[in-house]
Amino acid sequence: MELAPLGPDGLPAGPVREEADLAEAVRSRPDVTRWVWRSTAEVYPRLLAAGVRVERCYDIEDAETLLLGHEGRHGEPRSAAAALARLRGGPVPPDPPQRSAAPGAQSSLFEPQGVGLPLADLLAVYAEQQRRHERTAHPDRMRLLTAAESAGMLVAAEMNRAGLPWSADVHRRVLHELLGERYAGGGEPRRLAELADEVSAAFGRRVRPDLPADVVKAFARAGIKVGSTRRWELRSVDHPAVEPLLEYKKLYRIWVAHGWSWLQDWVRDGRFRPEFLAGGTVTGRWVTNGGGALQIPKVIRRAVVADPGWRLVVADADQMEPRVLAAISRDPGLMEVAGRESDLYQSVSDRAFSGDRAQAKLAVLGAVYGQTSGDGLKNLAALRRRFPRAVAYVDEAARAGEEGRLVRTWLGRTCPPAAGAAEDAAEEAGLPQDDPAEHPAGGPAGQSADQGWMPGYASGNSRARGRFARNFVVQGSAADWALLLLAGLRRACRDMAAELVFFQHDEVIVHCPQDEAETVVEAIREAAELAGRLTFGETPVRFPFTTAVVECYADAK
DNA sequence: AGTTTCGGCGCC
DNA sequence: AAAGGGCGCCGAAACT
Repeated sequence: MELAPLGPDGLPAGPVREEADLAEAVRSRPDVTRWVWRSTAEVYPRLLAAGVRVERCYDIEDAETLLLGHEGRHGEPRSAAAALARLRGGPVPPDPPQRSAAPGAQSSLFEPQGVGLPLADLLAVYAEQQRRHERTAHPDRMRLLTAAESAGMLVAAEMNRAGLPWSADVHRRVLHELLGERYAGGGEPRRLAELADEVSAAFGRRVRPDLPADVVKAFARAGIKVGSTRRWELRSVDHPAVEPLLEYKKLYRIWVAHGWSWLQDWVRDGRFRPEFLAGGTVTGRWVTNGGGALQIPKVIRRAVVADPGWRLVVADADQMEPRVLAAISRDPGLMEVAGRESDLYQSVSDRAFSGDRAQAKLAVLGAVYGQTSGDGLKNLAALRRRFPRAVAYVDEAARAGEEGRLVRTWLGRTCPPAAGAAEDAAEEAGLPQDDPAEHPAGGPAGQSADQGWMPGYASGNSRARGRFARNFVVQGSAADWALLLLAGLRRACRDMAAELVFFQHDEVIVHCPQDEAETVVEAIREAAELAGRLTFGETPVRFPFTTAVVECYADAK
């Protein structure tokens, strides 16, 4: 391994040294407070395995992704080698196939030999990245973004190593309560088989409730036309098969996605070990690989149990998205209600919906998600009157998205131009459309992208792109803030036994000895407020959390 | 037979 | 007309 100390300008401030052992090198340099490396995901797990943590890092390939996005060059190869090629003017190598998409004190840069670039080349890329930060719309924010995302990479790697405390016994008990006995041969458990029989009995013929086509046909024979078997549509259907059918679907879901085989696959030694991927989505939200860690059903959370003598500190941000909208739009009225820790939806409803909290919440979420029909529209008008700048902010984002312009989060994460933007632009320019692959659900090439219904923002539907961009600025800026929260919380836990074990968009779980719990609760509060100030600058907006100290995740709510 | 898409649901 | 955003996961269906 080569290693070089960096000066404050990011350039080498000392000689390059050869180090045989990565972990030992890090251990022997406690003066280094920020390690610059090509890829956290490739370097840091090895360090953790050797029992070494680092305080801060700078992930060059992750920064490259964010910088390329900001420059409107999404999709260009993001590897350090590609960045170097662009810098030197050579042929740009494509990214290796299965890589995931996302991935004052003295600093130090290093690169494992034989894996990536020579240190001098990596250093050149790094130095150029520093210059590219300066050329962004808000260099200070962009620096904060790449730093925060790098911190997120560290947190993710540490969470992957820690795992989520999981009681297989409790899980099995829950499964048995819900689903009944398992039958030999891997077929449906007892309760599902019973419900399937009830459904069939109600229809008077054999119907498989797990086959939507079968169910639609059965309803048609009963004289009831249903367009799908979605819960919301079936709920209003008057037929004796509906109740057991809905119950079946609910339990079936538990069985296939979080049942016994899930337990077998994902839980070992008292820990559920999904792979968290920081920045795995375009909005900056995290994703997980395997185990559906971000979709653990509420009933299954009973299996998340702290070690003996330990506790789970479960913390959930209160009304995060409207608070973020207040912070980024600077709407005076919304900032005022978001400046209180009390229920924001209640405050909004007091001002604009004569006390109807549910309506206020629908209106706010409708504005953020781009609702186009139903009560949302009526409510949106009331919202617009009282909080004009907030609504205008997301409206402008939607317009930009529809027109194919770049849209950014508060810190500068940039929305990729939707797949449909180019062809729409070409269409406006009168160019032919000849790639049917771009129109998966559309008609013949050349047909207006807005005709017909096409799911997904990347389908060539400009309204869908508008909704995506509208949501992107809020969801993405919330993700910006959440990264800073995680970074602060991680630092606060540094000298405790407490460890972050779970993160889900606006919710964190810290696993800690009982006597550290109150300290952790306070640390979360402080980290949230600090994250607010760091991310959005001086703002009256508060970011309160609901925290619970529990032994079992399911007891947190 | 292997791969991709669809339908439906879980979470935020 | 409940056609609002982001995801992952699973089996079945559809495709090659």
